[in-house]
Amino acid sequence: MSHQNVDLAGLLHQKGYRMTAQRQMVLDAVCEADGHATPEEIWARVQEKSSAVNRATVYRTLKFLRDMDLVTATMLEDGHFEYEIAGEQPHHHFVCRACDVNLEFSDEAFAAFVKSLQQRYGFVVEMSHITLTGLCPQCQEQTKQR
Amino acid sequence: MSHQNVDLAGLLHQKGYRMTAQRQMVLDAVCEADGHATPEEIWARVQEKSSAVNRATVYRTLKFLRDMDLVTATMLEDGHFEYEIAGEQPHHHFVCRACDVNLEFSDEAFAAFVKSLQQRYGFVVEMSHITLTGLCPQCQEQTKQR
DNA sequence: CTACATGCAAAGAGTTTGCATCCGC
DNA sequence: GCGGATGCAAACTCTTTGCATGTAG
Repeated sequence: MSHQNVDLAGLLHQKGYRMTAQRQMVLDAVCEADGHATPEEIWARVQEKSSAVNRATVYRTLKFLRDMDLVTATMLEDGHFEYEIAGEQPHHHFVCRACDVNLEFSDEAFAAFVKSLQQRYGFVVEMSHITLTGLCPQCQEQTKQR
Repeated sequence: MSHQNVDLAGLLHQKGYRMTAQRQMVLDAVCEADGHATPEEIWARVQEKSSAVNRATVYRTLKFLRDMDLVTATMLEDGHFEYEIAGEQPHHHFVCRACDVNLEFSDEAFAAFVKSLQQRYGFVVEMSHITLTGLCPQCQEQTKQR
């Protein structure tokens, strides 16, 4: 969302990289995913536009865009990556283990947690994005009923 | 540590499973790892005792022991598993991105975080063990010096 | 025209699975 | 002896890499 503003070409040129159609398509695909997307989902989305784009290019480009701070990568509990557009309000995700619903929550609670750790132990947590798992409200209800 | 107390054979029998040398060796290996260990490390440790034990058996046994609540599995940021003995004081881990030092921190701060999320969003986080990354105090110092 | 970027295919790590054999109970 | 557990090898997924070719600047 709202990456239209990003002058990708100019930004890359500044840093000495080149603008290519693939990079634009991958960035667009991450945006359209609206939330998070796995490399595979992004690849599928890119293929709709240009079926010649290679998987490896998508992986390489995602890492590249991450280095450019245009997207962020998250390692899920199941060991898979998810990417999303960077620069939004800091927030985190919660995945329900029962229904797989994906909820967002603001950074406030996590920031407080990080701060308490810093005060108590001295280490600075540098994770801008975390994903927690558990039971969502709906599935908690269903569990009770059984 | 302190798994010697665990009556593995009896526990398995109660649940209708069998006691085998492999299961004992894997459990021992996780204990000896004293902290965390990857499946590969555990496999190597088991092999020292009995070189005939298969990788697949180690993987299967680790999952099995996790289902028995004897060990816990954690997905690291780099996408690899780590196992450790369950039943200790709940705690979490912090890995320094610079020096890879592995620090523990108590569950108190995390529990407070989880509680605040539950109150605010309704979902119940069920992760008994998390791993955070960032900079440890020492590496923070070194970064300043540069 | 000169690097950087891509496509292709192949490798690679980590993990899982099918199936015959083995062995705990 | 029965059925769960193991060994073996092969498959599987996700991701990375080497190299020739293509293309942006």
